[in-house]
Amino acid sequence: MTQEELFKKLIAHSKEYGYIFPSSEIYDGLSAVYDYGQYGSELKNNIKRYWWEAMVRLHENIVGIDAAIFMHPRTWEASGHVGAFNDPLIDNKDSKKRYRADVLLEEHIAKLEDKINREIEKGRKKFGDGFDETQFRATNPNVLRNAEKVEEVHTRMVNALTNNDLEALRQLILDCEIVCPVSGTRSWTEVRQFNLMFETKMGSVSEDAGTIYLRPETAQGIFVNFLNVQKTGRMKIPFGIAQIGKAFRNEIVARQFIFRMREFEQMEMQFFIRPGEEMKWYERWKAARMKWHQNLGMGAENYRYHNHDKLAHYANAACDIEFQFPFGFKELEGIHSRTDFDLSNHQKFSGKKIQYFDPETNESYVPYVVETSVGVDRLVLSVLTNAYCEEKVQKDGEEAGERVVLRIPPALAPVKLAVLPLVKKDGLPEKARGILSMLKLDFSCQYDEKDSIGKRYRRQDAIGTPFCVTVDHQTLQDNTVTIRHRDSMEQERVSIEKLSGIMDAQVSLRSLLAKL
RNA sequence: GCGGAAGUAGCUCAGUUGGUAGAGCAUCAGCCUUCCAAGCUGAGGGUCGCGAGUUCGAGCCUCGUCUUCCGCUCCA
Repeated sequence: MTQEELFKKLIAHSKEYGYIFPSSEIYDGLSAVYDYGQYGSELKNNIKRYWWEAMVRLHENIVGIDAAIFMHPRTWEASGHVGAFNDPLIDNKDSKKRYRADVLLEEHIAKLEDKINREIEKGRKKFGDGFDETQFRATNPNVLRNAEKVEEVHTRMVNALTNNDLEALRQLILDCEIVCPVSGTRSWTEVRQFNLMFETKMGSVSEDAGTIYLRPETAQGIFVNFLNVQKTGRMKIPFGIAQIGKAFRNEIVARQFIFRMREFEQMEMQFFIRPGEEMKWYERWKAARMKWHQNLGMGAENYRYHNHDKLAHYANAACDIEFQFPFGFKELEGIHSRTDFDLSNHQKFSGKKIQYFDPETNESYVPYVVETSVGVDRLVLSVLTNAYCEEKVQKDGEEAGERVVLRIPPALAPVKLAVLPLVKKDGLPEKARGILSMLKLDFSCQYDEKDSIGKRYRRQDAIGTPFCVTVDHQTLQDNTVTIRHRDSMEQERVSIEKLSGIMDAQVSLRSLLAKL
């Protein structure tokens, strides 16, 4: 089975067994939006809890907040999203390639400047030592013509961009006779503005309503609250602020199931530090976050770092932790050294002083920031793709059919155990219900008495339940049950009073956190 | 957003030259009682993605539209 087939099967399995559904499916769905079902939401909650406990509860100097999705519009000017997330794009109808309109024009200008330079070189060769470049520029007709063009194109482009005049931008591309580098033709579509931020209106009276955005990242909710948290929490640098929450991006193309959705959830921690110490903390968090991922036991070889060569406008160092998905190694988490870009800009745009007085150095400064930001939905996908497994089943040493099993790390599994009476009579159901009522106080449990025991095991395999507790006739005599293990399909007999302790050691979050 | 392919029951699919929709599995109820699916009986479930058009008649033909997948493209 190819990776692609496996991925398709996983998507079908996720829907069939209540993990992930297309959003508003009865209305044919909504592109790149998905809902988590009864098991998916449990899995997702477990992942979020694992992160929160590891990042917030186990660190004295990290606290968590929950900032609103709506933020003051100026936030996004300060963060750079209003400028950088707005690109005018144009398609070539023949090659089907898409370009940024301003980039096409800048390349055109660069070509014209090349022509000028070549002309000057010719002049230099011709006149030798007596060559006067200023004089040449002012008199040579070829140079003059091209310099005029550069001036004109540049002016028109800047005007069009500042006035947001998309039609003028297109006309300029046509006037320059710019061709597509691939098809060599000039059949261009309209220029369209792509804004990756979702807009909505605040204020119910439409004429008074102002445009606000659904946040494209959760980080800014932390930065704008820096002073609030630092002061009220008496936080001393270095310290971190963590947050889990939804973010929204109007992606041009959102695909690959829940890998890239328009509405997604991030788990972020911004760590505030003394300027100059950012590389130390960057390396430290890089290692710590990798350890957190690998601690899930899904195979260290499935993770790798990917260092960014091209840095975003706010960063002076950045890397991703990538996971091997069926469609290749892709980003799971980003670790960025954001410098003081965000806090300084908020200081500038808000006019409020955002600084920290360091009692050790007796200095005031804008703290530097190292960010760890992981996509919850991508984590869910990594767990599911890693867990999905079709395998042959042996019975009496012979092959006896197939099973589909989700090998989800037990601490993350939506259902921890199922309590099953071997048969639906002789008082076994009553005994099983008694055990269930005891275990369900601590663990997410299921009870099932329908169909043969083998069929019930398969049903639990399909949703990834790590353990099945089976009540048989012997249970009535000596108060022992069998525990059937999901991955090995092996069984062991234990007494009922030991059940709770055994389960706790295997499926609790504590068992995972202890290994960090 | 462009190109290609697809959409029939919860899932996998069948459905002839256009003639009022089927199977297996799954689900539910009952019987049977057995530690690794597929024993017996019965039941529920579909305006064939949606909307127009052609036709006496459309799951099937035409157009539009939505969604998904693949390839481009984009990606803080």
